[in-house]
Amino acid sequence: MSLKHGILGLLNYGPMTGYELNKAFKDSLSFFWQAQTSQIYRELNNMERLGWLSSEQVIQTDKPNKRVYSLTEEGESELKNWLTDPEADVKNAMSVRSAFLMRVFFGGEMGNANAHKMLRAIRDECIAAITALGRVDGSISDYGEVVSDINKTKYWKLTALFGQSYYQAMLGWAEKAIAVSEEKE
Amino acid sequence: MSLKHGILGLLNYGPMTGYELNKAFKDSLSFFWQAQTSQIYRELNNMERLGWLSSEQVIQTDKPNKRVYSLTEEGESELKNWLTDPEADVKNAMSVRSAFLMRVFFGGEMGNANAHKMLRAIRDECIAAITALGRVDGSISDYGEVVSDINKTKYWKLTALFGQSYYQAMLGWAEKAIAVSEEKE
DNA sequence: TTAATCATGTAACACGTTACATGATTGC
DNA sequence: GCAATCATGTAACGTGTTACATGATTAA
Repeated sequence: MSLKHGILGLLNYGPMTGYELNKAFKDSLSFFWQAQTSQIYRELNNMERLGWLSSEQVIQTDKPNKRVYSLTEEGESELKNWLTDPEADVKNAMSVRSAFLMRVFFGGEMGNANAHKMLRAIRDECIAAITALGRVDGSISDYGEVVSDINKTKYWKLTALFGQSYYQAMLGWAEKAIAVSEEKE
Repeated sequence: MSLKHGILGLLNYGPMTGYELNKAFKDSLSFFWQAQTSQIYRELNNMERLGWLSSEQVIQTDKPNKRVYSLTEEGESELKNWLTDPEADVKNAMSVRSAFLMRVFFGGEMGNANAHKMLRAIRDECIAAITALGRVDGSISDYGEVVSDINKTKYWKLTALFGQSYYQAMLGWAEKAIAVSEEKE
């Protein structure tokens, strides 16, 4: 259910079109939740049907027409409920789903040279990801000036910090894994 | 595509029924890939249609009948190809999708007391997960005696080690996040 | 001036989740 | 002997992914 609530959260900052939401999603939430353009449009329809959103068509002559969405009161209270739900299943929300660990698991079937190659690719990606995330903090601060709410950027930065810890841990693991995969068989 | 390949990987150890595969999945792969019973049965059908598997019905009188699946040659080579594919998109396979970070991101909207409560729940789950994973190594060794292939258990253990690093990093992050959420506003 | 890409979406299909079904078997 | 659960699945629906459509605008 996170896609719906991600959209609610973004629209809570102000009305937007599907196109703008898509960009906002990519700029902010996509580090920990990837959504396709098509998914966003579909969810907007569903959510309007649920009464969480209202929309209005804007005719444009220079560009294709567009449809601007805003939260209804139901939408706002749905967002608040989701955020503060004491029954929220934290454990389940934390679970890992990782395609690359599936390959690691069967590493014994691919020959050590291949396993080794894969692990080095993982290590390299970790390094790239850490570098990329190093720049996020600054760009959140920039955005924060617009939003001008320190309480928001505080939590935004925590998600970026999570990313750094995550890839740092993965990097450490990858180095160890490379060493293990090199042990005489 | 990891579900199909997880099934291929398990069937590579020997023929099994859907039911047995389901258990094997839960015992080994479910830490990093959760699959529902119904998904496994559906995929078995699909994979048989693809020619990756063959199956044979076994009539039982004491229990419901069952259908035993085995890899075909196409299935085996599909598995090998997937494992050794040099084009495999490591970066994409590493990406995070985390419902709880979505909630953290919008933490500013839920009031600090709620945010704080959520972060403590996360910390507690990390501790529980680390404790649980502490036991995995031993159970892999047990299983390893059956499989009696040190090269396999080596990679199995690496995935468990990943889990430990992951939850350890998340624990560290959660402690920091709790501190941040307590800062005077 | 034509190829790329931006801006705005839609459609079809693959995959994941939840709920249900039915006959043993085991524990109290 | 009755309730729980094991053993074997099926059906319906919700979410994610891939591919396509169409008219500006920009870069070579």
